[in-house]
Amino acid sequence: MKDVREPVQKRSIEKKKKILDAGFTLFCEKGYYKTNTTEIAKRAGISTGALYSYFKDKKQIYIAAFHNYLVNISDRLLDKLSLQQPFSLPDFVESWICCYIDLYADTSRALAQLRMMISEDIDINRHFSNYENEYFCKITELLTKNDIAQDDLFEKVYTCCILIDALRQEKSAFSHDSLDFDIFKKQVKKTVIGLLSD
Amino acid sequence: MKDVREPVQKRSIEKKKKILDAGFTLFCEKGYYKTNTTEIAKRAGISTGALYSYFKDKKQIYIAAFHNYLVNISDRLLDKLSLQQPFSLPDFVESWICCYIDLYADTSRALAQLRMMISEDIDINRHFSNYENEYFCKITELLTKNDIAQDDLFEKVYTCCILIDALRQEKSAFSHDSLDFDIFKKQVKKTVIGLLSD
Amino acid sequence: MKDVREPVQKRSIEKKKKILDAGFTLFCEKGYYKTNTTEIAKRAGISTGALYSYFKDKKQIYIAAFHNYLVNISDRLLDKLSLQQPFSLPDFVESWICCYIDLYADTSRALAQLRMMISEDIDINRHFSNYENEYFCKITELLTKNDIAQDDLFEKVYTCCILIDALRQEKSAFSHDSLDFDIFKKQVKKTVIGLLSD
Amino acid sequence: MKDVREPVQKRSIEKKKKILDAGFTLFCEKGYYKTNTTEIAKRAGISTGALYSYFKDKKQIYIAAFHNYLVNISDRLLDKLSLQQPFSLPDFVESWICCYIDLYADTSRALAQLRMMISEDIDINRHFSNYENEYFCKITELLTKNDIAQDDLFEKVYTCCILIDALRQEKSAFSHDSLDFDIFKKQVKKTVIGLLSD
DNA sequence: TATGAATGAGAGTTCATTCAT
DNA sequence: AATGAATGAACTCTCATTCAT
Repeated sequence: MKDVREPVQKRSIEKKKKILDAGFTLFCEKGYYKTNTTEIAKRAGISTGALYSYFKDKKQIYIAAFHNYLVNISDRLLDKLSLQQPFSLPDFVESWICCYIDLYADTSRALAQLRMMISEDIDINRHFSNYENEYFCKITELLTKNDIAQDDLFEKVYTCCILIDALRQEKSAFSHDSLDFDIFKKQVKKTVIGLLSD
Repeated sequence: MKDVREPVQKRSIEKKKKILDAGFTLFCEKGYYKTNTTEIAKRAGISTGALYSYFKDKKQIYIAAFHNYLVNISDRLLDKLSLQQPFSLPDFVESWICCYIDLYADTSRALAQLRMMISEDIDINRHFSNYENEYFCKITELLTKNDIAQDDLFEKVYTCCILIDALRQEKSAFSHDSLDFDIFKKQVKKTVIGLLSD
Repeated sequence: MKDVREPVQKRSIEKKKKILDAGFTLFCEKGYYKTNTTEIAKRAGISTGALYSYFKDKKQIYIAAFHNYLVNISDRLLDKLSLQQPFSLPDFVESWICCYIDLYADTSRALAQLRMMISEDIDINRHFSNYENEYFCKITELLTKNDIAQDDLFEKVYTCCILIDALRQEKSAFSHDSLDFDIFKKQVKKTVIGLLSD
Repeated sequence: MKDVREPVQKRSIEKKKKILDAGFTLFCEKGYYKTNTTEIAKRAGISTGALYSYFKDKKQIYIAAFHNYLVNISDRLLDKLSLQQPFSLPDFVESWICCYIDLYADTSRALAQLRMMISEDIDINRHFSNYENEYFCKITELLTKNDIAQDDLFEKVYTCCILIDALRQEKSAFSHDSLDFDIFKKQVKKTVIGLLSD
């Protein structure tokens, strides 16, 4: 039996989506361990049995829900960043930062959980280990296309991603009292531009 | 009843320490949710009943164990960094990076979990929310003492901490295949020095 | 509604046969309780709904499948034993033993299960209680026809059947390490001949 | 963790015994698959949790309960058979048959189930595969001590055991209408004596 | 004070059967 | 007549916490 059923009929596809939505919402609200399958099924408006005909187990729901979410977000981010014409590095970085923060605004906690799940569970690890790499590569490509080609670009992009993600965290959940967000943002922006222009 | 008993007698203090050691080890190995209190008690060499006379519940063990650990590590880090005389920024940064990575080498997974626990649980959040702030402040002070005093130093230090922590992560657990660690480290070091020297 | 539908159309008859074959195979492989109806339907190449239009429930499939099997086997056994002309008791017994063991070779486990099901479930008990009787009677008749007529022949035949079935068990599944099969067989044969020749 | 806890304290030993008694009764009444752990715990007068602190899982309860039962019965049988002094083969056989039937009188169904479980489950198989052998050996020894020493005695004893067990079955559960129990018994006795006196 | 057996609600998952399509 | 998605009660097993000893 497969881990996840791939429905073809419209109604089934909708139902699977409902499970994923319900799961994603609950996993974000309460975390993986405090969310139970009965609750996911109830919120999705189906029976527990039906839930298990779409997904082999709770873990597969988690994986599929976060997979969808991440793909969706990063597609939207990359779409927006690709549109920038003519290309200007400062504008690009400003866009990148703002879009990134906006897109992940509501799910900061969920991302912390995902990071833990990735480190705790071998299946989840396997599923998501390549995901981030792809995102870094796509950003790198985008920059190369726009003539930002340098030595060690991949590592530089990675460093930028780390900083922008720190901004997101600071913005949405773990704000540190003594930290001034706008100053922090200004610095991140400056550092990112610095990294990518030399 | 208090959440955590503060023992005065020597034997009690030892017992409490044993619980914290056992708990820390298990939480690191298997994560909070897959560790059970019976196992902690067994590994600590005491009864479950005794365990509950020292800590109100499982969560308090988690908090106390990680509190001790983090205080211990950051004290050791700050001690080492304070020793540097005469002060040279490049040496300081090199030290900082190496000590930080070394000290957290064995508990990378545990930190990912802690971050999740902080975002998931209100009590844990309250306990640890100020912890990072203090660490940033102490580093900032140390730099100020050594005449690295600038505008927005706190935000700069924060940015540096983010980058160094990213290095730790890359080193110990979530390594990205396409990323060259040494190049990444070189860039982080350069960026950190850049931030702190202007 | 009847427990089992008796189809008239050719296609229906084939479908019913497919269900019984699939059921029999699975019941033998995994036992009654570990076989589920969905799996039977899938292996039979029909829908679960269709399955339930042929059989009232899972138990009826079990009964019908094993009924067919047992009738088939004992018919084949009796056919073979009837052919022996001219009749010689030692040859008859040798044939009986060999055919019996051969015919049941693949389904030794299934017979243990059937025996349990008969003792556990009232419906199954009712269905099969007369089955063995008929087999004993037919053997008895066959012997009578060939002038092996004595007092208490039915009881003697029963005793022989027990011994031959013990041989089958020993041969195929529950072999006892310390037991020499050939010696055991020799003894059974001798005993059976002894019983039937008075 | 061990499969079965070996309690030392009196109260624990009693509790374990209660679980085994409850389990044995229910397994005999309803069979392994239709008996649930909650019911066993309830009948034993304890919580489900407590049950699982004595036995790793349902299967271990089954194994332990039937193990105890079989050992108990065969010990009692062998004790009785050992007492016979002076030894007389016909008396010995008469004793054997009567004791055997009496001792197993109430649990005929349970034995059919056990046989199925042995063939269906690898752990149960392992546990009980040696059990029968030991029983055959002890009977063989007993006969040897009393000067019934012949070629192929083990195989002969086995044959006798099969026949006596068939008597038990006939007596207690699967009675065949056309079979006269007393005649059948007379024949078994005669055959057994014949086998053992050569 | 210390023990560790006991609790029992609640977890994830299965599956015989039904019924809208 | 045929489908197979859906049901939901029932299953086995876990574990934070308590409390009689």
